[in-house]
Amino acid sequence: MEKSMGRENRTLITELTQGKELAKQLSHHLSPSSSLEARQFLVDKILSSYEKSLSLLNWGAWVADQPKPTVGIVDSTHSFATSSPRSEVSDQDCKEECGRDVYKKRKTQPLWTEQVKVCSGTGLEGPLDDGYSWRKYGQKDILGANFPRGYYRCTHRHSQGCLATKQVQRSDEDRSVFEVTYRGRHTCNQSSPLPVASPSPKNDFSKQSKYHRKQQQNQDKPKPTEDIFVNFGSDCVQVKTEELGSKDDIFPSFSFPCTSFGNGDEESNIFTESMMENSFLGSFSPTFISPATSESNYFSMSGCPLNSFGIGYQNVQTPESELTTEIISAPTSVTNSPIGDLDILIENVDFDTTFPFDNPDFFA
DNA sequence: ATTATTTGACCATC
DNA sequence: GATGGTCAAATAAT
Repeated sequence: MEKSMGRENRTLITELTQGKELAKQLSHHLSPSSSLEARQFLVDKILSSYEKSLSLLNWGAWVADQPKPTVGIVDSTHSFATSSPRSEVSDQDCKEECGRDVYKKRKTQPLWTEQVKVCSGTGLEGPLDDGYSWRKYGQKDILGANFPRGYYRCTHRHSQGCLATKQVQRSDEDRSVFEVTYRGRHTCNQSSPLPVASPSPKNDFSKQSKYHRKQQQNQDKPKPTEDIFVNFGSDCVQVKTEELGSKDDIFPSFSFPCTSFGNGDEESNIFTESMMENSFLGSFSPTFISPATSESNYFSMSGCPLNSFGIGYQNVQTPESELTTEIISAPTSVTNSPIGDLDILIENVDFDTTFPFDNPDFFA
């Protein structure tokens, strides 16, 4: 606890420092010659930084109520609908208390929901990868829902006892919206979206990414009951977090148009993840924003042709009846597992005050 | 051979 | 009993 609080404080300091540096950067961009995008980017980032700091403080209060927090820093953007805040189930407990106890345990897990909206001009789309590897373990038709709900658990559940699960439900009203309900925190190591940067990503692809790779490969060879992929070629992705139980749009959302994303080949995906997680996420964390401020936190990258965020997913035209398997794959990992990763992100990605906001390439 | 997905059955909860 | 969530055997993919 003390340790985690220490990390939290460091993160808080980091955030505030980052905000300060960003403000400096912004001051340098006040000249008319500077691009509007760059300024807007900085403004958003500063706001995000402040909100995150505030959120950390709130989270600290939340943590204080937890008997046994497993991680120190979380993205408190998310509200955890723990029915009754209790200690996390340890891996050992998991192994020892196998069987139907899982039902009870699940209820004690932190719970939060995100609405992942995929704006697609061409129609079909799918939920997004969140940086973790998931394994589908069930699907169920839900009463009153037009689309089945997919149940996913962390791939490392057995190997590392990671109890994180998520449910993906396509919205009835808006087919482009996927409601993703996360339950439990990732305790696995490989789940971290971080370690993807590599000069030769192909060789460095972790076991965790294997599944992603497979998903990406599916684009080339669609299965009969095809998975749904996101075509970012002309689409945008919008992720909105919501407090569970409250459908108010109290959480900020972000979206970014993705243009000219290659052919969905592996390489581009790797590059994407690299960018997202090390350059983009590490200093951006668009959704790590306090629920307290929704409007001002809208994060828009419109006007920023982020080619480098290319996501090689592509649509697979799927008949209505085939919308049953939802592959979650797209580096919108910013929104997943708010716990435990944020601190890593911040700590590992030393915010470089020379971050190339000035560099036109960054936005080009 | 290994790993992931599908899907009917089972269980817990309401 | 209805419903949602999970298990696990069968199947598919790699």
